[in-house]
Amino acid sequence: MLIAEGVAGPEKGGGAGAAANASAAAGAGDSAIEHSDYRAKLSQIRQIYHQELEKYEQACNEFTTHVMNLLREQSRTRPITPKEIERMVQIIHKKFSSIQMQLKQSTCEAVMILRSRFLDARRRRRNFSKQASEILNEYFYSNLSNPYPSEEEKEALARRCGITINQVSNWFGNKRIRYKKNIGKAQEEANLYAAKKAAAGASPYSMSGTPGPMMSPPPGEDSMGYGIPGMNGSGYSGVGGMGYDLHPESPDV
DNA sequence: AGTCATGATTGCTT
DNA sequence: AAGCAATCATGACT
Repeated sequence: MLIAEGVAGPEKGGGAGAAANASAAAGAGDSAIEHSDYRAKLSQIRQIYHQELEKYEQACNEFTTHVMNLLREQSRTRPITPKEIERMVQIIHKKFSSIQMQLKQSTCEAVMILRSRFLDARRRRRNFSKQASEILNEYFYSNLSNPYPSEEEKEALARRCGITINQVSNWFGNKRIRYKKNIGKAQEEANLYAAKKAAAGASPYSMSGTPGPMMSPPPGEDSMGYGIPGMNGSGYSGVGGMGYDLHPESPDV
């Protein structure tokens, strides 16, 4: 277990390898920040583990020599066989190795806790920053008739929000279903963002440094009859049928 | 403590 | 493979 996590076993550059791993994961694009954080904590555990291990080893050696000295002193008054000395040393080593086992065990526990904290994403759930939600909502309500960002758009949104593409997908999945479930309540929010969009100008969600969207331009709130193949193809009957449409005037505001 | 909001996961459908 | 629906688990607010 410890070896598998890189805690025990060869030192392998004292965390440099772990850092390289973390950056490699960052390049892969999934969970860069969490992963590097996890790695950092892990290497911290490893550091402590090795420190303690060394300390125990040192103490063991010191104690052994101390006992040897005592035995030597005693050998003046009574005969002491080498066998006896060896046995003594063995006993000491046994004791210390059992202490080291305990250290290993507690380190193992620490790693387990770390894993459960970091690897179980539900546990580490954090709300997105206000800015990130703003960006996502802006996109969502600006594209209410087709709130399905392409891979490229997802990536762009992820970058802007400082989250992963997966998180963007999750967010849109949740948003779509929750919007649909409670259109009445979401209407307020929709109007709010519609107003915000109108105030901000043409495209508040388009970013500065990236190539323009290769999708069709954002349609009007309730524009129908768009021949978007992706939409017609899916189970969703688009705006008219299922209601991602935003009616201009809400019934109760 | 209770409740709601919300991000993530799971299982199923298309 | 992507998305939906249900559900879990946590955070924030009361």
